[in-house]
Amino acid sequence: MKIKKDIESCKVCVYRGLLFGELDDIEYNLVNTARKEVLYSKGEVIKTEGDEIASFVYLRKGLVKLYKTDGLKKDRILSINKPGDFVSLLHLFSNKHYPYSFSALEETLICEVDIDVIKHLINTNGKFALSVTRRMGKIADEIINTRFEQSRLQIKGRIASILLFFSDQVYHSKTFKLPITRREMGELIAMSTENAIRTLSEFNKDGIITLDSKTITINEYDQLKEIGEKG
Amino acid sequence: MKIKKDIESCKVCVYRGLLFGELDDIEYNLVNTARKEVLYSKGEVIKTEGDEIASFVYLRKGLVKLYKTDGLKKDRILSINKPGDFVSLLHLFSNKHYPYSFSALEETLICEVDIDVIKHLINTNGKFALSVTRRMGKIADEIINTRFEQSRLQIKGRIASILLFFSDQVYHSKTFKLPITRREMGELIAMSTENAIRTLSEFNKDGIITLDSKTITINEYDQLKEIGEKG
DNA sequence: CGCGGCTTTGATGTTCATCAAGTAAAGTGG
DNA sequence: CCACTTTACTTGATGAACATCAAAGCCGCG
Repeated sequence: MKIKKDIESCKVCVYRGLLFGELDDIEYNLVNTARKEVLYSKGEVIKTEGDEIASFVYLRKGLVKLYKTDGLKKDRILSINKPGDFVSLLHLFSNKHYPYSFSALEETLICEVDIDVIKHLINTNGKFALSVTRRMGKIADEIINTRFEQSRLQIKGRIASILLFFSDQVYHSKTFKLPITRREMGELIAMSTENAIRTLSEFNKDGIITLDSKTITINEYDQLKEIGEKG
Repeated sequence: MKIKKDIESCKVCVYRGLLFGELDDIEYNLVNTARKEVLYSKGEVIKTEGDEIASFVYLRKGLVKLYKTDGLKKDRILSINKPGDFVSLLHLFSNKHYPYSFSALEETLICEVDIDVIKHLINTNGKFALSVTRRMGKIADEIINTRFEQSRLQIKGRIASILLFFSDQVYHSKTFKLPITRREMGELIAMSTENAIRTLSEFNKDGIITLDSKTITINEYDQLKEIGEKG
């Protein structure tokens, strides 16, 4: 973990429009002075379940997993967040403590803004407040939908939808390096590691994907999509 | 469905503090004039998936189920809402159309407030805006947590946690009349009707509960609680 | 009073977890 | 840099959990 010094203004941030589009110059300044950028290397834990929620956390580069630890070694992954995702927004106003942990799957850069600044802006800028509620709804909708859909699918469908998630939404390529282990794959879909492996092998054998340890190539995109929707 | 005429002011509503605590008299008036109360009888569909979200819907009396229909006859229930729940709040600002249907499980009274009034209040009353974000976070947290917990449990644990939900959070009694069919029970926990029945029968045989068609009595509360947490 | 939906139980097969055992890869301390 | 240890990956075998199919009783309602 390393706090960056030479940070750029939110005004030139590519993700600015997602949430901060309604702020004027003075308000941008407020955010910028209350803001820090922090760099985490692969594997580092960013927040631990139970930590106080003191800031708005926002993912600039990299990839993080949100997870809960279940006593011993049985983690379960709630979701995977990519650049542009507002990691803590959904719980920022309702929870005093993080209901999950999150850690970096790759080298990850986050922005942190003090929670009081966000609350002040909601209190004083109605348009900003509205865009916060809009964004919260979208985040909730996405998590709930994903979980709901997964509960309907069998293992092949679940694995397929994860591969499509990485291909479509994270790497925008049919070939990518899987950023999670096979075990984490199981934790993400609530299935055993062994069966996650078996399913990947099967897709490989059937020619739907090509496996080279961590590198995955999707050969039959349409077929994988159908498995992810109906299987 | 029947629109009530003699409606009382939000100011004397028992649920007022949950969301509208920050409004002044003029603002209350605004809500009251934009508000209607609608009564639905058991079984009536209140909103259908795809309907426009034009109002803030809020449950005063009764019980509703939120569900998605899956082509033929395979519904899946997302959650069950009880008095005091803000049915549409989570999606009010982000979705133009309902991503699910909801219908009355008992005779149900809802309040509907035009969406533009709510947006106007968020825009002009910062404290109200903050309480909306707080409430949205709580709603999301509850849904996500419930789904996440359920995904970890086997059928016995899932059935147990539903029975505890009705006993603790809806009827506040160890004896209650189950408001859903066995089939809906299956739809709620993503299991087959037959296995939902079998599990209830098993609890009955073991003396944990007493079954009399729709009427359920919880005899061994602590044991059921343990099954709901660890099973 | 008969039809359709709800409920129930049993039998059968599928899907998946678990156990076991071994190989490969990656980190760790001397 | 190598021996050592741990973690990740893989495959097969077995059994548990659950879905599905089938058949029949029940109950409310037109």
